[in-house]
Amino acid sequence: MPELPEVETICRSLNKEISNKEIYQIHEIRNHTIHKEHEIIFPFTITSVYRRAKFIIFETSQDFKILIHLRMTGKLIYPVNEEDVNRYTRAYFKFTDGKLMIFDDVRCFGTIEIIPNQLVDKRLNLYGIEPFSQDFNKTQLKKLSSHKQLAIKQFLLDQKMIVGIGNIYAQEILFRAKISPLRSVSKIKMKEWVIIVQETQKVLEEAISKNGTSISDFRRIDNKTGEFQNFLQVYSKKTCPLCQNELMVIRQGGRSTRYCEKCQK
DNA sequence: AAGCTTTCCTGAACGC
DNA sequence: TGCGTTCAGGAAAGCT
Repeated sequence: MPELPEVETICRSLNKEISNKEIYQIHEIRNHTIHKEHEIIFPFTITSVYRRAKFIIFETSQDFKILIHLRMTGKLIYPVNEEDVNRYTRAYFKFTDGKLMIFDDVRCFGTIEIIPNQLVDKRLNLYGIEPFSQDFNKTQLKKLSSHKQLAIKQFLLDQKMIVGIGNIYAQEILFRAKISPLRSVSKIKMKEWVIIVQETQKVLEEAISKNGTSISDFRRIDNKTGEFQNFLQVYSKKTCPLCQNELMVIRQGGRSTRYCEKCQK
């Protein structure tokens, strides 16, 4: 499931590969994949590719941007041939140089949004703090969480608060910070927020350097897996890497959480 | 209004 | 063996 490091990995590769390339066709294979809020005049050029929250954003030579969200099983693969179009391909992009990029998505949760430039900020303002921004600090986090009645794990997953963290990294961050996922977020101390900030940035940075985590579906644009799954400490593990105790498995907000009762307080 | 639950979807894994 | 059930989960909508 693509979270910040996986989306960042894709954006960096795509920015290198398709910046300044011209698209002459976008084809939607499955209805409801593309949400079009602006007309496109073909061809147009992709001027850059960047990330905000878990969105892959194509900046274009025209007055719109393309926002792609992979949700859980979405993939963008480039370059491919016509025969790579498969039963899970929901849309594809054709470049004037003959190259093809496919958007595959087994579970059909992913979306492609064509949004006029003037509405992009409004669309993205729904989302919270970027973990690598100045605003991601103990003071802001304390302020956002002080009157909230929910567990720290669920706070970390809330994209309106902090962006980019999903179920894998939320568990890894709390394990590294030695904080129980069940702790009420309003009771996290300043000292602990400092650790959460540090561990969040560290784990996301490490994961980006390993090209993301491929647990099941995530693939880089060349269809290769990332490597950070080899460095996970609690996600989908049975025992604690520190004390060898059996990890607890609980459900929070419909999501599974693993943690060590002994090491995380 | 905040914080729950449900919904979308389909393949894999599980249980009888 | 095979069929039915459960699970996985990001984010938005619906509900209390």
